[in-house]
Order: sequence, then C-alpha cells, then structure tokens
Amino acid sequence: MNVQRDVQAMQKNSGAMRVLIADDHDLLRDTLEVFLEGEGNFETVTVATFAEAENLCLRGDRFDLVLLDYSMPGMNGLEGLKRMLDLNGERRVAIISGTANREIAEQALAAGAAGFLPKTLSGKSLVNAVRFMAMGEQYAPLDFMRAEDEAASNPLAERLSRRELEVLEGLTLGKSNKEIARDLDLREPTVKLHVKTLYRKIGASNRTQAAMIAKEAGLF
Amino acid sequence: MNVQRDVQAMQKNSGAMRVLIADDHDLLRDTLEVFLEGEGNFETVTVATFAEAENLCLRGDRFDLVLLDYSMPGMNGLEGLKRMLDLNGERRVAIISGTANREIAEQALAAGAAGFLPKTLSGKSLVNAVRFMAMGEQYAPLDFMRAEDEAASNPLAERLSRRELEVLEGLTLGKSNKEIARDLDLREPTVKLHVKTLYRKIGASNRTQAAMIAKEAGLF
DNA sequence: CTGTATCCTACCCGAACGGATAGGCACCGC
DNA sequence: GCGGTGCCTATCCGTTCGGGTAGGATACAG
Repeated sequence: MNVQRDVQAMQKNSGAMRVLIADDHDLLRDTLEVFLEGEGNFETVTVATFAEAENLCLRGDRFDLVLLDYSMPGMNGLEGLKRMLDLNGERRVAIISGTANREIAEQALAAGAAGFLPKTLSGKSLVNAVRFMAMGEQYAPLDFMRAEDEAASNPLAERLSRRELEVLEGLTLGKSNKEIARDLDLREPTVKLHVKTLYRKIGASNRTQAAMIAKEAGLF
Repeated sequence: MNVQRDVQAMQKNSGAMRVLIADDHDLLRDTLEVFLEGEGNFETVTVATFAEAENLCLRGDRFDLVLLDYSMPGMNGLEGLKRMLDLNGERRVAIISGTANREIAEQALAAGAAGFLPKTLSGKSLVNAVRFMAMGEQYAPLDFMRAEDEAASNPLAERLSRRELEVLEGLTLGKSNKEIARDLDLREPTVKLHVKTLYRKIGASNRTQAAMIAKEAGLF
C-alpha cells in the first residue's frame, strides 16, 4: 500500500548521524523526522515496511542506527530484529513499539538490540535516546521496565506460591503435566496438585483458561 | 449508518477549533499538537488517559472534537467511546488507533463515532480529516477500510477454514470440545476433527498451544 | 512443644483429550 | 460425468486431565 519511500538526502553535514526509520505509521515517521532533523545533527531515511528497510541495507546503505517498529508489515516480531542484526554486525538496531511489554523489550535487548523505545516516550526523550544509542550505548526507559515489573506482580500473581507460578508458566507454554514435572524436577502427581490448586486461585477450570488468564494478566 | 449531524458551534470567526487529544503516546500527542496548531486554526488540549479526558469534559470544557486512542489506559475498547458520547450528545468523538482493524473501525462508526483514524495516516491527511470531522462529517480512510478486507485475515488465519476458525475461537475461550459442539450446533466428534486438523495447520500439539498461538497472532 | 502453613508425593476414577481411520454429503471446476 | 475440496459424522484406543483424598517433610510462630 505505502510503497512510496520518503528518502531525504540531507547532505548538509557530512558528520551527521544517519538513522533509518522503519514504521508503517506515517504520522510517527513524520514526527521522528521533524524531531531528529530539528536537532540538526541527524540525517533520516524512512520506510514503511521491513522489506524496504532490508533492501536499503542490502543495497549497501550505511546507517548509524536502525529503528524498527515491532509490529510493522514483514517484521514478524523479533524475527525482523534478528535478520536485521545478521545483515550487518556493526549496524545498531533498536526496536520501537506502541504495544509491546517488558517481556518483549527484554528479549529484544537480549537478542542484541541497541535499545527499546515505547511510543509513550516524548519527543525530547526520544531524541536523547536516539543520540545515546547512535553513540553505541544500549537504551531502555527505566520507568517502563520498572512499571511493568510491578504490573507483572499483579494481584493475581500475589495469590500464587512460587511453585504454582512456575507451573503456570509451563501451562502458558502448552506443556503437559509430565513435561512440566520433568522441567521442574518434580513428580507428575505434584504438578497435577499445583495445577489443580492454582485453578481455584485464579478461577480457571482447565489449563487453557489458566494460560489465557495468565497471559491477559501480563504474566510471562 | 450515515450519521449526518448538524454542525453546531462552528467557530469560523469567534476563534479556533478546540480539539481534545487523549493518547498515552507522548510522541503522538506532540505530533498532533504540532501539526494542528501549525495550521493556525486549531487549539489543542492533550491528556494521556481516558480518565483525564472524562474529567475535562465533566468540568464543562467544550471541544469541537475529541480524539480518543483506542488502546489508552482506561479506554477499555469501545466502552470509552460510548461513555464519552454519553457525556454530551453534541460532542463529536473520533477514535484513533495504531492496531485496531476494520472490524473495530466499523463498530466505532456504527456506535456514533465522528471518525476512525489509523495511525498509518500522514500528518497532512490527519489535519484534513480532523477539519473534516470538526465540520460535522464522518470520516474513515477508504483505503484502510478496503485494505483490511484482504489483509485482516493474517497469514495464520488464511490457512484455516471458517469452521476451524470458529472452533479455534472456542479453544481460546477455554471451552471443552463438548461445549464448542453445543455452541456451534455440531456433534462432538466433528469438533474433535476440526481441532485436530487445525493443530496441524498452525503447528500446535494441544489446545492450550493452539489458543496461545491464536492470541499471539492477534486473533479474537 | 504444638499448631499452622507450604510444599512434595501418592493413589483412584471418571471424563476429556489426541490420534488414526473411514464413510457420507454438497459444491465447484474441468 | 469426474475428481477435488470442505464439511459433518462416527468408532476405537491409549493417554492425559480434573477432582478427590491422604500422608509426610520442612519451617516458622505462638
């Protein structure tokens, strides 16, 4: 749909940091361009799909930083991040997302992302973060990482014991009781007990409901 | 469904159009402010949660247009839209969203929203849309409404038949095969068959995995 | 020391699930 | 017509699940 590419070749400053912005939200691309180029030290190129970003890099374009939207066409979650990182080990790649949670942010950072930018950031914070990352640092908003931490220990999780939480995590991964028992080094009847009791605590009547409730609550 | 409301309070001479923007994405709020006020004919007020927007309206502030983010804190999907509409029948309310699909857009418009703005819009299109809506028209991007028809069913859902999708939805609700059979007016063995075949199609090995995969894919 | 809470283990049983196989029916394109 | 596809139904079998009950180990507080 959005095949047009807004390439802005600003060569006013040979020392400018080149930033590639890949996001299917036109509005956000406009904003980032305005904010970054307003700083005078950035040169931005924007595309609307992962494929376009990939093509630019394959064609040999160099960027100090690549910003990838987590839920853009072709991105496929963290798959896109890994592929972009593989394209060039030197290229710094960051994830930007409006919906992703702490879990995904941590996975992205663990996979080698230069940073994670929630769209709740203000323009000013974002410019700082981009400069920070372009200089080789790893960035993630601390309040975001923390806020999710307490949100993770929500009222639902409070009522569960440590073991029950471990078992519940197994349920969300679609494991059988036997698999959970093996992974936690327990006997299967024990797992069944934990499963049964956590059903009562969270109001589930089978493992699928329990898994969905856990997901809805933002656990795991 | 063409709700052509009369234009009240068209303030073409007494002053700028007042627009309330409620979105938890700081970046987006900054952008909208810049773009709208840059037009010289808009006065914007921005808040980050539904509760703040509600308070402003309860306190008596008047706006020609209220923009509500579909997935902001307190919004609760279309609930927030309905509550905001109830607050004042004259107030025009539009939904803005980065993730919602055609289905939700249509529901919003049917519920009386002044418009639906995907965040894939460019700044220019958005200014036009806001002006359009503030003048009493109902707006929705045609290409979005059409494009979603082919793209709404994501790659995962493409491979499933209608029945299998219905069964899969039952799985995500934690229903047993028997319950699904009753709800869809089928025999239980039939449901079991659909369950089994959709396992193969989406790569699940039990109902919990199937439910999680469906959720991850954004279905239901 | 005794009561209490949490966790681990174990057994039984009826119900549901996962997998394989197979026949019937309606529709559509060749 | 014929084959292909999607959908509905059915039976069989072994495994897993959900629920109940019960006992033992550890730790901690009164």
